Amino acid sequence: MPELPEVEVVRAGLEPSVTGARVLHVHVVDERALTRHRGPAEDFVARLTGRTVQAAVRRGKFLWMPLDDVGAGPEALVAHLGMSGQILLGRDRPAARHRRVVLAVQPAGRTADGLVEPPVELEFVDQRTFGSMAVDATVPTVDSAPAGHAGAADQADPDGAWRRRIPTQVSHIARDPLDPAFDDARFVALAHRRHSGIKRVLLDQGVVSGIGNIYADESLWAARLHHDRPADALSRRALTGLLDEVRAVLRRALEDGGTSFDAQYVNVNGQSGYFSQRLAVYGRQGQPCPRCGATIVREAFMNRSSHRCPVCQRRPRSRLG
DNA sequence: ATACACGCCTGCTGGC
DNA sequence: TGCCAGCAGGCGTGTA
Repeated sequence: MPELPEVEVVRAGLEPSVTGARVLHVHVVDERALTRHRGPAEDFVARLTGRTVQAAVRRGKFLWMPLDDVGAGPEALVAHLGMSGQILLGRDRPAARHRRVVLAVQPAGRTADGLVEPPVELEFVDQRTFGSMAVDATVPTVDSAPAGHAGAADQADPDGAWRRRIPTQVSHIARDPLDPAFDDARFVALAHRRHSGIKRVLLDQGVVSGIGNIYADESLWAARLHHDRPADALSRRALTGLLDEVRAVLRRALEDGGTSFDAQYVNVNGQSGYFSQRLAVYGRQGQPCPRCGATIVREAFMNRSSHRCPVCQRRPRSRLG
């Protein structure tokens, strides 16, 4: 479930079950799911088993769970869903077809009767294995702000030691546009340094994170910008206006539980979101633009595709190579 | 520094 | 019916 809204749905679903939970057992079904982990599968299992998860944090499309410090330095369990990853929670559920890693965790909470909750299985499922997990060291954030979105912990535990630390392999990822510490001026400055199409800039996770092909196309349509408009020629006002549209699109998608075209993109309970019904251009080639009625087109772009309204989003005069 | 191609995988769809 | 090309929501690396 790739883009920000879908990853946030997963993060929010994990939060209640994993916060304070202890990892009882780790089973690596397919080692290809550990390509982000620096070390063999046994090392991953050894580092994770017995640890306590402190929170579920997200920046852009990266998800991580800070672990209690057992003396080897602060670490976190990092997960990236890639193109087809899912994280499912459950008890005694039949094994999913493409399960790659399974964690048995002991939740910290009690049932309504005050009883200890039974262990929960956390399954990392990934058809195409572009996603992966890792146990990674964390480092302080460069701007000293909280590293990412942590849900209820943002209020409940704002000063936790884990709060301002980020996994090493996520440290090059820019903040996402829904992050209170996102720096609009920095975004404008970086965009003005790029003589490339604005869509490339939106997709560059080092400039702004969380946006993938769907939400890039939707945001550009909302802002009436063609994807090849050179970023360095866009006014500051156009760029901040685009950021506003990006935020609006991401927030609406979050309200709808994310975008699902099929069973690949689901929350921790295996359920789909509904934002696909509200898409204006993505996947709607041949259908009318919701704003002007012109026919939506699909074009090749960066080994994938772009969708746009040919009237609302006119091609710039000089195309970029 | 930036821009681009490519590899990493599985599964589905559409055309022949 | 079978086969094959093309396509799918992402990231990291290597090369110019």
